[in-house]
Amino acid sequence: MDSDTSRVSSRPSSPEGDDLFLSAVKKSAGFSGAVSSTQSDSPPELSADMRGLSSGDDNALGLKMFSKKDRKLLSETELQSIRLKINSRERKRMHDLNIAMDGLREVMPYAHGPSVRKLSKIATLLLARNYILMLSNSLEEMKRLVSEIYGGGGGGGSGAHHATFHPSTCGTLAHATAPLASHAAAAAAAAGSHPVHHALLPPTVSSAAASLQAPGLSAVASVRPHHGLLKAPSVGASPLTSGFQHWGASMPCPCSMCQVPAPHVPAMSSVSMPRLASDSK
DNA sequence: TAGGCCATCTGGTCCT
DNA sequence: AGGACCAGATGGCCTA
Repeated sequence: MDSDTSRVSSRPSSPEGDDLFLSAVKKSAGFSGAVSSTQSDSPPELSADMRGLSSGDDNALGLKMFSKKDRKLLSETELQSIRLKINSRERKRMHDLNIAMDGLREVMPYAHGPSVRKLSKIATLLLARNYILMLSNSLEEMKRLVSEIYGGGGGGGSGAHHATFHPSTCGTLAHATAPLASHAAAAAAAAGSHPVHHALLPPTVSSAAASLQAPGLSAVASVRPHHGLLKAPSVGASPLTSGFQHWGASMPCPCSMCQVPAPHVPAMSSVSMPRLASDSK
């Protein structure tokens, strides 16, 4: 069920066994991996065929939990059913992981829609990380400002300031929590880039108006280079979720809170994600 | 066509 | 013993 919304037609993440099975059968012989079964448990005979297991090839089954002796005692069908059971568990585990990943995508300030390409797993994780960092910085900044305004009176009521400045337009959750990103995105949009790519840059980058040269950008913005996260070239219309409408086009938030450069936070280095960093083709 | 991303299978290791 | 977790391998689909 990790529906790859952008690839809906082609790859149902969740077990749609029939299609896979058919393709597997086509090439049947000599294969080892990806075939599958899919359905929570495919018929043993299918599994064996698809994997090209020759009869008696119990090594292929690799059931470490059984000694060779035990394996001899088990019938082939038993071994297969065990293998299927293990496979099924693993599949379920991965599906659960994908569900969790989808849940993470849902709470990300990122476009969700049929026309928007789904974030890859790695991109989701990187963006989530940066989003958390950004929110943390925003919170710290809000605390700081509140203490300034009220003479160090403490950290409560951080939302008051903002509400005062933005009675209407700034009421969105996103703005209240992610001002820095909003500006980064606005800047990026103004520059003709895809705002989405910059919305969750590490705070350091965000404060730098999402300069394409900014360090750390390579780690995130290049996750999905310019081909973008949109299937269709409808980039003009912001693919952002409602939470980020505020940045919209032309109204940079004037409040000081939104303009305070974010504290320096170590960005995802390209070292940690070399592949992504070099992915900016 | 190459590269990216993904699902699945598989075997190994660790934990309960 | 059995399950969870992990990583490698493999092949399919999609996009540039």
